[in-house]
Amino acid sequence: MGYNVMSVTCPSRVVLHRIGARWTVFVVNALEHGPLRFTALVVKIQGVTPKVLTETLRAMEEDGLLARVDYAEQPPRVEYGLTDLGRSLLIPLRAVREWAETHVTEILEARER
Amino acid sequence: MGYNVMSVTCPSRVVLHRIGARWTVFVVNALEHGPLRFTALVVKIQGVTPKVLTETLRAMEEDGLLARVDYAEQPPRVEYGLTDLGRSLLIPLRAVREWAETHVTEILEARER
DNA sequence: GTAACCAGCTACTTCAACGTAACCGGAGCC
DNA sequence: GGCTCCGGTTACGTTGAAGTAGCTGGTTAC
Repeated sequence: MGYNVMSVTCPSRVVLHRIGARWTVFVVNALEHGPLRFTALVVKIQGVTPKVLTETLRAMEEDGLLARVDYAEQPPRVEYGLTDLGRSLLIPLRAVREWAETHVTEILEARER
Repeated sequence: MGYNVMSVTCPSRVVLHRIGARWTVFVVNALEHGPLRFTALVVKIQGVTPKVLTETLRAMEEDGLLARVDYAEQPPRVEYGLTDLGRSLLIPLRAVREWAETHVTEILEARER
């Protein structure tokens, strides 16, 4: 450990920022049960555009969360899968997703008032 | 349950968006051990400006994560504390924070390449 | 021949989040 | 009178993430 998130200089903030990025959570969850192709991801993660998905995937690849495998075939086949690091992220993110799904009604109720 | 985060119409997305907001995670973690005053929060959460903190607190209050108690004294005393709902969010967020603190070096190493 | 599929890329635009700086009113302190 | 503390507010400017639209090039299916 040795890091304190409350400090401005803490590198964990950068990491949290990446995790907080709009689509990272969805990509990780979508790849939970194994690698998927680009188009499959676009279909599965409703609402994401190809451009933004590409950006998200590139960023996650750069952070070592994702492995991109290009089979160099015709027609193109590219698969995206989680690395060990990415898979380890599944655990905390699953907790967050479950919390969101469980408490969403309470929050929507609170907003009504 | 009954919700699927991958659906565009899923309200959990709104919730995830709020959680993903830059400072929500920090506020929740900062209030882990009990209520704090506005100035104390500004000091504890390094890098946050009064304006943005106000916005974050208002939003969290609206979502029922936070309770704002104004003691109507002079000089003003206002305390912010987590509600039961906010406290329940601590559990998944703590997991995320711990993941970030544990794996930050791996990510920074991956970025070097 | 033409139409769709795959995995994107590029240029352009939009918009909300975030940050900066200054200010407020009442109280107390010196 | 002037300064600080408290809990903000307001106006303004910036930025970067996200969205829109159209294109590519090779391949297979109709």
